[in-house]
Amino acid sequence: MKMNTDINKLKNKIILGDSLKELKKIPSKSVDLIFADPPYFMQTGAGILYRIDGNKYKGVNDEWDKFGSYKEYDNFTKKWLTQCKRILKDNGSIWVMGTFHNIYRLGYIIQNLNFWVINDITWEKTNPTPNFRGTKFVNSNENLIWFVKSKNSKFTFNYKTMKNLNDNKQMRSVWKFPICSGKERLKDHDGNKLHNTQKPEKLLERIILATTKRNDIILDPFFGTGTTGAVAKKLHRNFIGIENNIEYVKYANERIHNVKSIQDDDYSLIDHINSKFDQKIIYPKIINLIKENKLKTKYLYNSRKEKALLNLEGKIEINKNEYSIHKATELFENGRYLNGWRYWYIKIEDNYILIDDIRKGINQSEFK
Amino acid sequence: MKMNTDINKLKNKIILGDSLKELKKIPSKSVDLIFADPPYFMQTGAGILYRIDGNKYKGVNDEWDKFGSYKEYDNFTKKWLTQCKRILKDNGSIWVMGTFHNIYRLGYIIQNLNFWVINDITWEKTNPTPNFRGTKFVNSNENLIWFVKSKNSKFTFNYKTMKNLNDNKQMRSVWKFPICSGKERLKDHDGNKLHNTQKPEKLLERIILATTKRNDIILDPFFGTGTTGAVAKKLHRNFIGIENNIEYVKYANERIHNVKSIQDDDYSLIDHINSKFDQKIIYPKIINLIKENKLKTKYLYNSRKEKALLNLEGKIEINKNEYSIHKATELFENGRYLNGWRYWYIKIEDNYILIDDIRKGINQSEFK
DNA sequence: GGTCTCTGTGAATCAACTT
DNA sequence: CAAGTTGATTCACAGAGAC
Repeated sequence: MKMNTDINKLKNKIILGDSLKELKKIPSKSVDLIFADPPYFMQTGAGILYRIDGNKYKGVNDEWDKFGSYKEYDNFTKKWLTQCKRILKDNGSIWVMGTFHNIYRLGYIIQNLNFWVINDITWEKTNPTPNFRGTKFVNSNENLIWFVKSKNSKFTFNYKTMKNLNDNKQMRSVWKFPICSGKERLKDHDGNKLHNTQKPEKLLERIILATTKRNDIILDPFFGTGTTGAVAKKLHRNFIGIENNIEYVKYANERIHNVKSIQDDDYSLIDHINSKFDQKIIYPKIINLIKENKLKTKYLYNSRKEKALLNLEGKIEINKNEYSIHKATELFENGRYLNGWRYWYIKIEDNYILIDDIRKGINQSEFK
Repeated sequence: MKMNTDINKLKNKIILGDSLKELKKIPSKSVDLIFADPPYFMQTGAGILYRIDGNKYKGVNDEWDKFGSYKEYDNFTKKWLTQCKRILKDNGSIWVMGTFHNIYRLGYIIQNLNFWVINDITWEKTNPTPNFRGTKFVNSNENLIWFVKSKNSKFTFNYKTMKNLNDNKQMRSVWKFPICSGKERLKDHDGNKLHNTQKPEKLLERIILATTKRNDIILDPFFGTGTTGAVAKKLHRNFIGIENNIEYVKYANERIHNVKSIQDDDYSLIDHINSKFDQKIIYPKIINLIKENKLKTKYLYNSRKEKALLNLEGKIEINKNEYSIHKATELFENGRYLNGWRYWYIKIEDNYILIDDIRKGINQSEFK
């Protein structure tokens, strides 16, 4: 088996072939994100693995045991996840998705392979298929697992981007939106749906925006009709897809070809917000205002109007020692560590103004 | 070890002792439902997590949640689940719950023990603990698995009860409601929370209403402060609890002692609705009386004489949204779901008449 | 008594960098 | 590598207290 030594040659290509076989050819520590929507195990009684869309998955035909073909599915899962661990960069992330049929197999094996789980996400479908016979609760969710290579991984999480996309509140682990339908849903030449389980682009958008940076490489070993590739291109990321079904590959290539990457302006609004206002810039700015004698004070005050000497390095001086504005709270509050931004005030003409408010004012007036 | 041969002697008692040891004493095929909220094996870091105001966050750091390894946790899980399989009646149901820390272990083992999964449920918390440091998505869900002894089990599912509780639409697999807090949350003598992970009664209510019949026996091997017992008593079911912590047992006994079972009238409305009479017939009849101008009102009133607009579909309109008479009580009673029939009044010439009484009148005069 | 403000808190695998 | 330093970070409720 020939190893591709240059990951760049695979960028933005769909590899036609068996997932496991092709994974083995990809260089180690070469991709930033892996998204995997693997075939799931349907107990057909015949011991055959099926994709969730009912197509046969070829390449596994082994023993049976007391666990039935769960064991077969587990072995398959271990193999491709082991390859993924090799291929992923040390600080990269992996996402897998599934339903109760397979998600426990996935999660169990992920944990046994010493991956480190960051979040479990519930995708709540707004328009699930009803339960026609009224025998159980409507299956209205699918589950995702976001995990990394080790506990010490420094993975990407675009916290502010997510917060911004959620009405300026922290994004949560339950995501609610519709299944893929309408124009987004690919049709074959007869007008029938091309793929039974095409994922909504919105799902991939959120995953990619949350856990990758611009120009990152995203691998999808079960590429299907190429939702991952389409969204990656749209958001200025690179993709690598592996797919065994030649018809899917054909449609996926055409689909991705037609995708337009978003404009830089739009892009900055959803993505760059993380780095736009670097708080570290703000504090020296306050100090400069003091230096330039625009804020006529040398002291910070707490709510009891106790004062502390502020030096031109932005430090609080107490008994000839320097402290950060945060650390200094410990000395004024009997060892209680508080956020200095919300503790200290500056006195301006008999008015006491929280330095956090000043910071925000600067942020608005001078950095936009 | 002595086996209790008569399950009736255990009914509505809390057994003080080790879960696994006590499970072994319970007769085979003797209970209708098992609800298990086992330790989650959280593996929190050694550090202290501070809130932004400098206070420490007090999470779960209990001895009962500590295990040496996944292997140890898995062995523990296999043992108690194996006992549960023996104890459960052939057509009984089991519910377990957890988070990503343990739910994959549970699901994997459940499937390996040849249980049959019916649904995976996501409990979406409306008010989860935020992520204090902005490091990942807010963990706002817990996961439940509902499963039975075999594929051929004829388990109880009160389909219409569930539908009725969900505005006459099929109940789905994502359940949204708050964590346990306020008066419901048990406090110790110092006013601190008694148990770090007390579950909301609403959660148990839904499980018990969905998957048991009146007078069924419900076993909870990790009884804690007795939420399962309290709700069982309230809904005219029997419970058996096992709990190792003597303080929890003391509080749980007192708690359950104070629970009043709901009145038969209310009970019939939430539970027997499956068969007693079809609400669809009765309710339109009231609407017709309004349409025909025999009931001269467009409003329903609660006992505080707050009014709600009733439209001709029989729905209550609030801010352009439609609600069932039951669902609307949540908005008037701070999230408390009540039986709308016994909550809303119609005003007739300065007299307020409960709509349930009107319904019964119709029922007697026109439908008998 | 009603309304507003302030405070407390919940199953958490919760940082990054320098010395 | 361990210890110390700097600095970034929260939402929905309930309940108490103020006005």
